[in-house]
This record gives sequence, structure tokens and C-alpha cells, in this order.
Amino acid sequence: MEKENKDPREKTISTAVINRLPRYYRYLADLKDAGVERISSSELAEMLGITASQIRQDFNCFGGFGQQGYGYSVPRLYEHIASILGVNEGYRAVIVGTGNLGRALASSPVFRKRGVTLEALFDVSPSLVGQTFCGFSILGMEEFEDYVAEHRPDIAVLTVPRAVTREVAERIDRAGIRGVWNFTNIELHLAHATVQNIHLGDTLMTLCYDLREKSGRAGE
Amino acid sequence: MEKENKDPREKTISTAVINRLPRYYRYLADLKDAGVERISSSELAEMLGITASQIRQDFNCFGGFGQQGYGYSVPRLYEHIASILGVNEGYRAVIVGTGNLGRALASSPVFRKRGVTLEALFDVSPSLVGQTFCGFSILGMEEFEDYVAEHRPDIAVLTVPRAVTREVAERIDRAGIRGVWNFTNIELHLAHATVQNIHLGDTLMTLCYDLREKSGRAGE
DNA sequence: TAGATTGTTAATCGATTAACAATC
DNA sequence: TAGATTGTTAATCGATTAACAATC
Repeated sequence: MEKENKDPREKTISTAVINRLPRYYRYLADLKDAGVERISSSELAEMLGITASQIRQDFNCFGGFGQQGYGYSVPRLYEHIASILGVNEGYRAVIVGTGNLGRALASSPVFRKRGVTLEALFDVSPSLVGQTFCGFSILGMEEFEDYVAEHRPDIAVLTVPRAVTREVAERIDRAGIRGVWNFTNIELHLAHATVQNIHLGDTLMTLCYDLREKSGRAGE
Repeated sequence: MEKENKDPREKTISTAVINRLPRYYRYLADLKDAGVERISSSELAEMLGITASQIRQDFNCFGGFGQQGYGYSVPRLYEHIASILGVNEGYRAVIVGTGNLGRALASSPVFRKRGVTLEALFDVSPSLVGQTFCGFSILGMEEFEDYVAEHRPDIAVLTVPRAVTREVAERIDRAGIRGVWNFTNIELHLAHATVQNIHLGDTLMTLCYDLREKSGRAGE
């Protein structure tokens, strides 16, 4: 908190760097859990399979946090990256669509681990509404706007069927939720909210590409 | 000049280009479904929010498929990108771990849409084994090695709990499955198999970053 | 043909790597 | 201190954009 905006220069961090931060964060979390106190750029480079130069450049984007001759303090670096990413900002999320994928996310540690609080689940199905899952009573979509107006969640996790995606996305956007974690296979661009489109299928295709590349080379 | 262009496979396609192909594929699928026959690089650029130059460069990596003065044939381009990605190679997949996420994937069209055939589901839980889900009878993990030896699936979808991830991954690798679509939060690197590590949490963090960036600017 | 749009080369931009002086 | 390792500048590499000649 007190370190926020300590750098007067408007150093913009490139998206290439931002996209690497979650991976650094994961490795640092593991190191921290293992009780490691310090790490050098070259040790970390070895672990991640990238160059030490890149690590030093990246970490320097947000102000020198290493110590010459010593390396980086694992807990401090971890905390610093967390604060850059907005982890532990206390963001609150709701899941819209309580099918298998919605339930999988609701029961996973993915929110807690990033300091995001899951607050509510929504669905339209009368067979689900009113039921309890993972300690949440599933709410009907007719309550959605009122709920959002009252609780002002930051993030909507969108796990509804394809057919209703655009309609539900519009409701989320109009209700004033600022971030959408979109798991449907429709690429969304909303007027106000920021959207992270996941597109799991894209990674399956990349895997297929890798398989074909490999088998081609192996001469199978 | 024309002798240089004999083999379009000769050119190495950069990973930057490969990573864009799934997105092209999605947009082309939509255009094809809408009955669009031809599209120019500038029209597509407008849709995707990138430059027409980049599109022409990308498509040219795998041999000129456009026609000067006309543009690109949507169906042909679609088929060509599909073949580069290895979509419709007839790859076969099994899901290992039939919890909420495994079931969500089993019931989603993600495999069918990429020409991948889902063949079997595996789990250890006695309450699941023997049950039927999405037309598949769930098999016990004790049958895994025999099944793989007999059916030789190409892809294992890994949706098991964190605690057993490494152990199950080893079994998959030893059994000779060549591709792993890994949804656990452990980053895997296997001796033989190619792994796509998904790390949903990373995208949640990126979303948090975007939210904080935005609210900082908005002066909330 | 004439207009349109690609294929391709050249210019620009950005990101990664290398090198080393600063300094803990 | 002396050794180690960062912070930072400079060099390299790769990717994107611009421009235009080729050509449908």
C-alpha cells in the first residue's frame, strides 16, 4: 500500500511483461511455501527455462527489488508481484451459470488463491435455484440486477450455454460489473466491462498442432 | 521465383503466427457458417482489430492462398488453417478425472468442434466408476494402462485433484499417450508427452490486473 | 481493360539477450 | 574487503507495419 506509486516516472509495463507475471507469481508462491528466503535471477531462470537477463529486465520494470550481490527476497518479490497484478485487492466475484463448469470453478481454490472472494452463484434452472452448492445458495437470474445493485461485485464468471451468452453478457455489462471472466466460446467485447475471453478450444488446437509437428518429425 | 514456392511446408512458421491461428479459425468458422464466400484482408482486419498487413503476412507463411484483386476464399482458408493446426486429424482423447471439470469438458462440444473424438472417461472414485456420463461408461484407473495399450489414444485430458497430479501424469506419460491437456494447477513437463498447461488462475490474475488499471485511471 | 487486393520487400518498432559497471 | 549479483545500457533479434509492384 505505502509503496504504491513510489515511482514518479510513468514507466509503462509492456503487456509482454504483464503476461509473464502470473507465471513468476506461481513459481514464487511455491518457493515461498517451501520456505526459500532468497533467489538469484539465474536460479529462477534455470527453473523457468528463460534467461536471467529477461528476469532482471522484467523485475526492474517495477522498480529495483533485488539486492546486488544477494539476489531477490522471495517473500518480498512475491508480495510485490501480487500487488502489481491486483491479487489481494479484495475483488469479489459471482458465477453466472451453474452447470458443470460453473460448479467446477465454484469448488476450486482458484479464487481464494488469488485473493478473490466468491460471493454468489446464479442460474435460471428451477431445479438448481434454491439449492446449496459449496456453501452458496444458488440464486435465480431474476434476482441478478437487484443483487448486483446491492452488493456491487467486481467480477462475473460467465459459464452459461452458448445460446444465451450475448443476452446474459449484456445484462452483466448493464448492471455495472466491471470484469467478465468469459468461458463461453463466444468472443465478447462489451461497452463498459473488461473481458477475459478464455477459449479453451484454442489451446486444444495448439495441442493438436504440437502433436502433428512431433509425429511429422518422428517419421511415424 | 515460382520454383521457390514449390513447398509451402518448407517455411518455418513462427510461434507468434501459430498462436494467432486458432483465433483466425474461429472467425472463419463463423463466416463460413454465415455463408460468406470471400473476404479481403482488410475486412478481416477490421473484424479482428489487427492490421491487414499482419493478416497477409500470416496467411502467406503457409503459401499464398489469396487471389489478387479478389481476396481469400473463406471455405478454402478455413480448411487450410484447419489442416495446419491438425484439426480433423482424427485425434482421439480420454479424460482422466471425472469431477465437475472433467464432466464439463466431456459434455462440451469442444472436442467435436476440433475433430477430436472423445473415447473414454477415467476416475478412481468407486461411486463414479461404472456409471454412464454423456454416453461413456466411466472406467476405473486400474484399467488405464490396459486401455491405453489397446486403444492408443492421442490425448489425455488431465482433470484430477492437485494431490495426485504428478503421479497420474507419470502414468499417462509411461503409457505412451503423446499429448496432455493439463487443467491442474501444477505446471507439468513430461519426458515424452507434449503438455498444454492451462492455468486458469493466470487469466483470473490478468483480469484483476486489468480491473486495477482501469479503476486507477477512472479515479474511482 | 481498370480497379481491387494480394504477395513480398523494406522500414519500423519492440522485445530479448549480452555485457559490464555499480554496489551490496 | 572480495565475490556475487543486480541494474542498466547497448547490441541483437524478431515481429509488426508500411509500401508498392505483381496480377487477378
